[in-house]
Amino acid sequence: MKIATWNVNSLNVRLPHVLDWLATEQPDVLCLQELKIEDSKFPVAQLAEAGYQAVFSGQKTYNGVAILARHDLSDVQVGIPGFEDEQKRVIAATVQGVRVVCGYFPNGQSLDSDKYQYKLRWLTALTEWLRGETGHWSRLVLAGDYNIAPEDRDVHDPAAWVGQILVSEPERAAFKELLNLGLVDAFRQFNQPEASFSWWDYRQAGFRRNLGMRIDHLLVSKPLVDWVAKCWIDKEPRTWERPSDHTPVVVQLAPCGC
DNA sequence: ATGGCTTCATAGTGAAGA
Repeated sequence: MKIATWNVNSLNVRLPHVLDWLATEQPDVLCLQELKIEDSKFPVAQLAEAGYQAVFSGQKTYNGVAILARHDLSDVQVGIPGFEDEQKRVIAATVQGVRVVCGYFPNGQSLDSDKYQYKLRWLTALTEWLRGETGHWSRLVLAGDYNIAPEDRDVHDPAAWVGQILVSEPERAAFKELLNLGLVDAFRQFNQPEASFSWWDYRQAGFRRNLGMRIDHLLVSKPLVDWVAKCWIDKEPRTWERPSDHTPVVVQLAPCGC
């Protein structure tokens, strides 16, 4: 079972890339973030033609999340229960016995911003909700744009990022709290190339110079760790014309053929 | 140099992203 996550930065603009990538990679599940479209405009038919069902929670201009799957999606949950939020950042569903949680974590803007406080509150709410979810669903994947670089090796220039969002101690502590739920970073289960990133700034030729961050993650529950056969970042779509600033992260779970 | 790109909402610029 192949599961991927991709912040597409506008599904309107990126639908051709998504369709191309689905055709080539044929993942069982693809979690999308930053749709930036209302549900009424979600491209249900085009994805169905490509062989994918979808559940989604979108809004105009900002945010928006979806889970695409080649198989049935059940037990769909939108948002974090009990956490009032106008921003559409969470959707969860079960596919082939695996609970898939797709999240677009808040950016935070800057450490002195109200949005940073919102980010920390959101992270607390997510963690408390998942404490129950990981108890209920043994096979769980938390996929998405976390907007957190967990360690210095996930940052192109750690010194330049001191005192900034994405790397601050409270954010990294929140990431560790997710690990403390028994979740494991699939990407770090393997030796990976140095300077592996999932996002590059559009400015300053960030991608060409590999000035990036690893902020998109796939955390898997302990019972799934033994199934993790491979995990990689697919930089290919970032080389295409008019790309998203993020690129897909993919995990292959064995036994395959499911 | 708080810039640089990209998207969206809007109809000239401004917010937001990371």
